[in-house]
Amino acid sequence: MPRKTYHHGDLKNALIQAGIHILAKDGVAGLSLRRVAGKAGVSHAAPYAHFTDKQALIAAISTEGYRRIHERIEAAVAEFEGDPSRQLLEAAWAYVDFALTDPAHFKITFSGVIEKEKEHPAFVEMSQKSFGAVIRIVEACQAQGVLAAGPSDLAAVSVWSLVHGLASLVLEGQVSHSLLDRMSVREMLVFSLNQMTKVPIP
Amino acid sequence: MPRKTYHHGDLKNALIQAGIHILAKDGVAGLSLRRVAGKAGVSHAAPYAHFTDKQALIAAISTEGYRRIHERIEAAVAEFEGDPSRQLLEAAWAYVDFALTDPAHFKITFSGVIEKEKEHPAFVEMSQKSFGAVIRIVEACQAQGVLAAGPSDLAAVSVWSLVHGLASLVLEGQVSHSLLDRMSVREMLVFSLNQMTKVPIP
DNA sequence: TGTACATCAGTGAACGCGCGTTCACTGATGTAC
DNA sequence: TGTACATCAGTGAACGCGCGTTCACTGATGTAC
Repeated sequence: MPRKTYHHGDLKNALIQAGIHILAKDGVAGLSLRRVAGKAGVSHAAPYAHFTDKQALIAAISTEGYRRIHERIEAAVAEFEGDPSRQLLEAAWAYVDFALTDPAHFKITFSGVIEKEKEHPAFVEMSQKSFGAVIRIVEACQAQGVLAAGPSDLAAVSVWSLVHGLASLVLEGQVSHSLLDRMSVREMLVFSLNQMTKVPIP
Repeated sequence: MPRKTYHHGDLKNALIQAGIHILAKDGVAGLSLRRVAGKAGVSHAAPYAHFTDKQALIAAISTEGYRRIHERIEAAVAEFEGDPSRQLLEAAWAYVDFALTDPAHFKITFSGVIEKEKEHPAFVEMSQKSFGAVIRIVEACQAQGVLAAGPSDLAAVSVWSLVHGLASLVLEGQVSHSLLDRMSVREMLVFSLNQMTKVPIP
């Protein structure tokens, strides 16, 4: 990817996108600063003008992952305003679908950032936003009796665990073929959510 | 770790254990064949007498991880024979506790084996055994009305997702401090399982 | 029991590789006057 | 509008490192007779 101008113009974002593409193609093991720079059409030292080190780039890629997840969840909430159980289902599906579509990006989002709190506040902020969205969905479900009453942040962790676990197990190849042959991941998600809800959801 | 004899005697297992220790100390990134060999008190080429390549050692470490999980689950089942909901809780806790005690070993168990089916049948066998144990617990719970009726392998995936997800989120630092300050992970697990069960469990 | 010999499980040197990071540099851009 | 200059965002050579893997080798062990 050669450039025309000496200056790139938007290298920081280009590096993040390049990193995401490399993750999609070769997984976490394939992600090196040098390859990312090459993919962005820039010399291997150029990234240091925008990221202090490799960890900082990984943190940016993780933050972007969380941003996309958050975006998808909010889209689901907006689309099914007034229908909490549908919001729950579609937000959950958005999450699982992201994981299955871009497995390495999903994985690095949840395991790539080591020193969360101090070092990478943008990542923490994005993760809190997402969790906040889950809490609001859960509260709406509780208000309608779709989910049992109880502390909403705790219930949100339960729901999130269920959804995150299903996504993880499927993408790690842990769900048996006999099950995958019988039904889609979305159907498994619907079944699983129904194990938790007091009222059947579609 | 020097030896007295020229031959090690049980190097294959020693390498697996050494790998597990390195994982515990320095995580997945710290796991190299050379360090594992060094830790086992052997030259860096010695592992090749027992493993065809690094992947094979990782597969063995993963298989051992699954073996430990299975062992713990079966122990919980045996200890609370005749009390399905307690079996469910304690097996789930055994799982989460293993994840929190040995995070890197847990992680590599679920993401380290790439070519599962063909290449590493021992791993697949161990994972199927564990899933079988979960299915039996779920069936016992269904028989007593603790869990809703339904295909037991599907319900097992739901339960497993919930437990696996909770373990993953906690060890990746995704559960908020405000929640972790208020209660233990075991209490979160109990709460979460109770979201799924028809009858409260302890 | 003793000996010859095949097999096995280690050793240590060597290979090539890609990596993260640093550094002196240079081309491009923006700003003050 | 033109020019001097500071700042910025890249370049490319160089560094040292640890890695996975191969290979000719050797010390130890087991077995047949």
